[in-house]
Amino acid sequence: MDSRPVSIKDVADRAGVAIGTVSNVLNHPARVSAATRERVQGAIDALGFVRNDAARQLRAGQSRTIGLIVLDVGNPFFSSLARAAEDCAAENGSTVVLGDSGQDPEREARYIDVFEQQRVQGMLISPVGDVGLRVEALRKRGMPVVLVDRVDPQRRCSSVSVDDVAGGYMAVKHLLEAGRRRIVFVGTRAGYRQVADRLAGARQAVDEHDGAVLEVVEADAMTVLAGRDVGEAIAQRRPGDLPDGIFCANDLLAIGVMQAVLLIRGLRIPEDLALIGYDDIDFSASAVVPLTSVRKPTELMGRTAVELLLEEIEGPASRRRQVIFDPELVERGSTTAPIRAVG
Amino acid sequence: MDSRPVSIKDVADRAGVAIGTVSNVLNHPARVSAATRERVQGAIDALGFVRNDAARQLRAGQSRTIGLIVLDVGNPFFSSLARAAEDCAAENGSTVVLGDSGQDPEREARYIDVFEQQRVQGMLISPVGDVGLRVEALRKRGMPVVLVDRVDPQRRCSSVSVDDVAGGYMAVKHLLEAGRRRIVFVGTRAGYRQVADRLAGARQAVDEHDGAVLEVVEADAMTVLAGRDVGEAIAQRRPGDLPDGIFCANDLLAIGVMQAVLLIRGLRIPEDLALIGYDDIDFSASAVVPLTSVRKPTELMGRTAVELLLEEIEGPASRRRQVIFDPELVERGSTTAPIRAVG
DNA sequence: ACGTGCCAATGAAACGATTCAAAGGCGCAC
DNA sequence: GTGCGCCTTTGAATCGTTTCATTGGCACGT
Repeated sequence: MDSRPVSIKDVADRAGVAIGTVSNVLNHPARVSAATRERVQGAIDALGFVRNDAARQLRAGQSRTIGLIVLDVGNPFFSSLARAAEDCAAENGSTVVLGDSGQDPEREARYIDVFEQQRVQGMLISPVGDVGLRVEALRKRGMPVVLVDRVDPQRRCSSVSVDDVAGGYMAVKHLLEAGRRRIVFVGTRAGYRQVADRLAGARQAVDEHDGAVLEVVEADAMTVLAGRDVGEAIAQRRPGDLPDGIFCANDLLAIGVMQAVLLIRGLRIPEDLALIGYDDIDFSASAVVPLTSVRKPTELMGRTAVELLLEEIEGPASRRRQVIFDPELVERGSTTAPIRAVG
Repeated sequence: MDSRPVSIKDVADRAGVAIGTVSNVLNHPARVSAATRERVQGAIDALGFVRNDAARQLRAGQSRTIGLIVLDVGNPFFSSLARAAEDCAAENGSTVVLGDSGQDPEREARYIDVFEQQRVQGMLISPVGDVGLRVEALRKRGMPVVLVDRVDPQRRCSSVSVDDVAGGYMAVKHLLEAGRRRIVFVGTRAGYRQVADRLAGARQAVDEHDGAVLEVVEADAMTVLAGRDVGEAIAQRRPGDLPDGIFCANDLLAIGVMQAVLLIRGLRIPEDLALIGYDDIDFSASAVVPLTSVRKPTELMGRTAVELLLEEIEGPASRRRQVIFDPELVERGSTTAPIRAVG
């Protein structure tokens, strides 16, 4: 029945031409006369020929795929970045294949190996933990690599990332411009660099503003539940001790705070208390009071990562570049009085 | 400098052995004496040799990768399914590479082409729209395919999916068992098969129960906002017309309903009104009142899909199987009175 | 009629691995 | 000392494609 896959030779035989001619139809149609081209195409269709990419690549020495390894495909940041990267790659005749490391160094290593063995054109990696030896070894063997959402402190490879200090700054600046003065930052003790950066930016904004004060509150985790605990504690303060603006290190915390503040004290948001989150997760727009947030320019990052990679593929001599984007503020009802209060 | 990639021949030369010996070290270490093996391994490490998968595959005629094409990597269902599939594949010595069709038939087609050209062992596909000609063509050429989250009505290939009728049934059954009788189903007019199935299950449960009534309410979309509109309308009814249990076709609708119901009328959930959603999205557990929901057995589906595929790869003669899973009920505070009311 | 160009098509070499039949080396038994 | 068998290693064939130097054929100008 279904003996073995159809090869270019089978096509050549059926069309009554040489192997090379079939190859030309596939790769340089202009070199082949219209009649022959049609005949060959007919044979291809009739036989259901599919080019063997392994052989093509072996001969050509180059593939047309880019490997993308992310920390968590479930994270909207990465999935949307992947989408953008795919689009950009497609425009350049390449295809992105995705590997999910799930924050597991072993899985990351496995994908790196697989992709390297497949001789992908290059890789986009959001590395687990430190930019490891693995990446350095890759680069040494001439594999183009661009880091995503992380910079290489040693500038060995290009990268795209986001300036979280700027993000923290713009969040708090926004609160200050809305007339808030008693600002609370909700973060975690755990030493996430990103949280620390956001706090640094927040502090900077407060320092620049006479009469503004910043208080730092630590949550147990970066979750809605932890945010709710923080919110309860804050909502139970005496009126004089209440802040008038809260900046949370991520949206989950902010949503938790919102739930507690609205339900326990019946405070009004944003009138009594302005609230701002970070990351702009899908749900933020649908919170009871739509949440103002700070968003990474995901699509831009995905496209830029692919562009940097292609740049390096085409001109390996090109200088490594660290592209750092500013995030953008997404204003919603939790900091801006709505036209009509929802609900 | 970095002339061209290191080949097996370079390794052989450096180690002073034949090419075949290096290949044996890689693939059949037992056939090689310990001394030689070490010497070859040393050369591999020194040169940074990475096997060229294209050549290997060309000769072997088979790869060790499985292609997975999903509708949306951002959707937690798919990302978690992908994770499980990867794990299962890894246990069997294969690797999953992911393609995101983003519901776009063109992108789907492109990934199918790329994967077929790469001669993946097989594909797992959650197809866009109908199970197209594409899949049939694939199968005709001997490519193993397993459908994910959709059955093939013509039984041409195996599939894993979920029984949404059963899901709807168990959701409403749960409400009935909690003593609710005036049930509202919130869905959409748009003819999603899945929504229709859930409603069918709901109806079945109500029909089996004397004295229970089911009312169907149509939302404009499957979003939080649309749910909020529905919730407002329901909350403003006269007390006698209020339902005591609401089953929403997905969690977003349910969360919208919850927001409206809690805020406008100050109804208590679940005391006055029990509420149940569908899909068990991440956020449901963190809603103001944690939302009872119906969950697909994602991990199980991912693993099963890979197993079906491997089965077919090993024994192409094996019968196609349509595996249909029952979803599971996740009970939370929105239908079960909590020990301590939150907030 | 003959040379000149040009376009189309050919066929063999090459890519880098795996595989397998055959050769080589060594020890052991007779 | 010779033969046998086993284990290790070798080297050539092979996979399916691309590439490129070469050939074949045809029209045109002289």
